Amino acid sequence: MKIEPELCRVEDALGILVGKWKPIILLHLLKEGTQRFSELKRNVPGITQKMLTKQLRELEEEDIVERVVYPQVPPKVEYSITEYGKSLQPILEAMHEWGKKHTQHKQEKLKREKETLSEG
Amino acid sequence: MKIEPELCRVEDALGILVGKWKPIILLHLLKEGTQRFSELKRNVPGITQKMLTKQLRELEEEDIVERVVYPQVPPKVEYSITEYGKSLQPILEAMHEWGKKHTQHKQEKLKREKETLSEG
DNA sequence: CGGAATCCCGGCGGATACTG
DNA sequence: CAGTATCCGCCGGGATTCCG
Repeated sequence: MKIEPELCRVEDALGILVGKWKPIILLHLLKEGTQRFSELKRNVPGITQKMLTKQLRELEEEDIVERVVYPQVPPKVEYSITEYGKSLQPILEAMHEWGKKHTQHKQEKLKREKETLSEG
Repeated sequence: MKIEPELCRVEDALGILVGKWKPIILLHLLKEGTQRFSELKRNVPGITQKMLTKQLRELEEEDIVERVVYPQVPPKVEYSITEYGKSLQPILEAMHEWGKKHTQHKQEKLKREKETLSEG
């Protein structure tokens, strides 16, 4: 372990990803590139306008996403991942891979516990 | 981007790390190996007994840390990272590295904003 | 269309006191 | 020593309404 706990910057990265909808928003922007507000809303099932706005604003504040407003009626606003934001991709992929294994791990654990229960 | 947003497991990994004290606890256990409850409490400045217990219990539930109770008076309880838990280490290191860069990025941004302010 | 404003609730996390 | 138990404030996030 090379990380000195006193100099730990894990939280700084964690803070960027924390937020109920942030990972899925980032994934969509990474996969499909630039998207309009309404497109994102459609692609992220269950999210409200308020939360979509809020999460995007927080990501924008950290320079992870870029927001472009077209001054027209009706309004048009496009969001995209910045070059800087793309540096998060390896972390997202690593977490996704670990998450897949962990989901499997938990299922196997559950199965073992059920068997132990029926034995006892 | 290889992750299909619909099959995203990023949250599963994220959930393990989320918790005000979890990363720092994990870092200490990874760096110093097995530690007693009181040692951890000493090593994690500011944490209360309640929170240390809670965070450790949550990590234990996910098989990330192991808890060993020695039946004696006064009590002795040791915590350590499981082999399975060690698979989180690369992610922690990646987040730490990204976090360091991001801290720097934000400082430079702040500096630019200050300069722009004094110019205008 | 893309928000902002308001109201509301559950749960995280802090402080403190008690216990085997 | 290593925990529980209790009380409480704060804030993330949901539902709804209004606006340019």
